[in-house]
Amino acid sequence: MAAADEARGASARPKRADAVRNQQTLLAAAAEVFVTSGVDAPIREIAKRAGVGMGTIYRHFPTRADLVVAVYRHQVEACAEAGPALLAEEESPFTALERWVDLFVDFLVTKHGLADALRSDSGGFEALHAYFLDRLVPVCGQLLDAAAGAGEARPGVEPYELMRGVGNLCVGRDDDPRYDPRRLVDLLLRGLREVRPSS
Amino acid sequence: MAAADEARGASARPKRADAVRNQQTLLAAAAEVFVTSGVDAPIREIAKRAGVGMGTIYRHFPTRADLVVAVYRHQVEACAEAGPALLAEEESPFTALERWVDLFVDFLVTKHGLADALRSDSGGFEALHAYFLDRLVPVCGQLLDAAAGAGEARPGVEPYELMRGVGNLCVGRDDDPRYDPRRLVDLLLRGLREVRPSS
DNA sequence: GACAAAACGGAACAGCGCTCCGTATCGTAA
DNA sequence: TTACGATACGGAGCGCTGTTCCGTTTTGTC
Repeated sequence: MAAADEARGASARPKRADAVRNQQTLLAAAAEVFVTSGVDAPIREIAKRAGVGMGTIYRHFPTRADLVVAVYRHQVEACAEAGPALLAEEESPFTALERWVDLFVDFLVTKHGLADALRSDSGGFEALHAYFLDRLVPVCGQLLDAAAGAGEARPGVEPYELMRGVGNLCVGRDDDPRYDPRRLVDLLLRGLREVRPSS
Repeated sequence: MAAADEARGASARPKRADAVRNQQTLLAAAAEVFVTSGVDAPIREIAKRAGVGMGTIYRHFPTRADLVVAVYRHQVEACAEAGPALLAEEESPFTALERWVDLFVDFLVTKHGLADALRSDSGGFEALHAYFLDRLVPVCGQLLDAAAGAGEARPGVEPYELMRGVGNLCVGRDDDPRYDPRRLVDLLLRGLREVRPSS
């Protein structure tokens, strides 16, 4: 898949060169702005940084979620693909699950405000929630099923709630030394772990 | 402590009757609006409901947090006071901790958007975060210490991070049938529990 | 009843998301 | 090369926020 196709969406018919260029410029500008101002940075700020008008942003990315998804698509895909890989290479399914959750947490905590946006119920972020979940919940489910099947995880825990729980633990200021999301996620996973019957 | 004193703050010198009346009216109006529109409802909406101008709100409650704290002060106090009581009446410290966390979760999930506001890093909610923490972290610490001391909880978990973890698990839409904060909090507490040595 | 202090109300300003349409640019066919 | 329709662009404008500020009203007191 060529970069231009990917940025534009493969099924759309070829568009003008300036449009493709602007889309690329916007993605780059948005990525930069997200780092400093978070994913809920003012649209005008992104437009200014990219040197385009606001109309251009809304034409290419009708909702904020579209822009955020486009910026982070690669990393979400990488996370999704890491699931089966970990399951294959780790010695136990639960270890694979732990390492995959680690990956997910790393992703969230390094993106200022992304976890907050994920759980947001306004601001055009609903589609973001949906995309992350559509892509990652099945992967999480696979790992969870494997762990439960091996008797390493408590049965009855849904992938969706685990994902949201982990995501929720990552919200909030990331520069507070008193709160490390990873420690809480560890606790959560410890609670998920099923002690294997000694038989 | 008389109601008027309490609403005004006991250390302030006596103020005009209309000011006291408006403060009461505002508290009642805010409580009503919070139920329907959440704690981040527009100031104008609260002012309108109370039949006062916006200036009046800002004069009595300079920040949004001041208003929210005033509305929920009683319930926070009740929650704080329930800690030692539970520790005294429950058979084990960990059970007391569990029941206290339940109380806290109940409080959060029944207040639309309160958990979200608590972890917010903008919108004048910082003081809200501070108040909740100042009041509840010591209580949580007491329960946690008791449980750890009895060998029922893993040592090394800070009250602050537990409170924030539980609070974080409660953020987000409360009408999503796929996600029940209580289930995740259960998992978290299960991870916190230390299996008592069989000796 | 008069007067100063206290409190009130809402106009006004700034920042935001989002829309809409006149204008500029691009691709193509003559 | 030029001309022209399709496509994309830019930003003014609208509505909704939070917050401030000051002319006006109400209150308590003498």
